[in-house]
Amino acid sequence: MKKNISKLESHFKHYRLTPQRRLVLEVFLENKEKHLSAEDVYQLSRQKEEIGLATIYRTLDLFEELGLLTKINFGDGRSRYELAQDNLNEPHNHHHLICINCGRILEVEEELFHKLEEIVERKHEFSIVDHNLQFFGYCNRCHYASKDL
Amino acid sequence: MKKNISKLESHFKHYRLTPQRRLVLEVFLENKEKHLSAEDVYQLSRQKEEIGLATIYRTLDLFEELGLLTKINFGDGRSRYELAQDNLNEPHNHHHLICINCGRILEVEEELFHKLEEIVERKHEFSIVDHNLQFFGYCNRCHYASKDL
DNA sequence: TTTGATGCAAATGGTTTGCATCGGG
DNA sequence: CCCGATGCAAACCATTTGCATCAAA
Repeated sequence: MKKNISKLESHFKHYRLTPQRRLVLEVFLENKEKHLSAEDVYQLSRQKEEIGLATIYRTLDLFEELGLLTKINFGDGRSRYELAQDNLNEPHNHHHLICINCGRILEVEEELFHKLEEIVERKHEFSIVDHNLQFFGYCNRCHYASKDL
Repeated sequence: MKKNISKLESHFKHYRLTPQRRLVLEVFLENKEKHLSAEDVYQLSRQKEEIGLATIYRTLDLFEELGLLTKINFGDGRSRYELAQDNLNEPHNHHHLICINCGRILEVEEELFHKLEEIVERKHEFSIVDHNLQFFGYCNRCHYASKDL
């Protein structure tokens, strides 16, 4: 969520685009629609060049602080990352539909959600900075599978 | 999310209310408003009787499958549990406001959310089984702290 | 040459599991 | 007796960190 600004600034200042960082960036640019875990990025990167897993983690952290990547938590015990949207002012304003049968992840953009957020803010005297929303269920491809519930 | 029914049934069949399980249940009954992590439950339990951490984990899993507890993921690297609501038909139909300053967790119940869910289901041909929603921001107590952003 | 970046391996933290033991039905 | 339940320790898995080395400004 919120990060220490001075720390972020120091990153901006001393930021160096090393071959490894460029590599990670490439991987994301070639997988714009995906939600990659550190392991995913590691595997995809290694198909091109050598890189250490620790470097992957450090790069992901850096890119997140730089606002290049958005960290997503699907509650499956691993963090995932995707290219951040252009509108940096608004946090990642899309949400996910996760199929519990095939694992497919779909994106949703819903304006109604903003309204919900406003109502919650007013009703609970809570100033919202970010949110986290996933829907779990069956995608259209797997819909029939839901019958064996 | 979805669990193998036969596995669940076998649990129902052979279910035994041991002293340890009773202990864990007590802890939850005495902490109805809290969102307890396994470690929390472990500490609270040990204040009353001896119990192993592995047993805590196994009991939490069991209680979740039995529908007694609801597992919540706040993305902080540990699962939390709370007593399930009575209306077992609808999954945990409340959401959380998490203060990123003091860590306080508030509950929200918002009818508008159901409408949002319906719209998403229709628009994306996705049959929703469960969802996960948290808002991060500043609670009224900490609201002033948000100025040092 | 100085400082950040990297890679490896070890450490960490939450959670799970193997296994011997315990105990209720 | 039998089988599920327990406790301990070891195993696991994602992530982080210490540290020596490397490389660019």
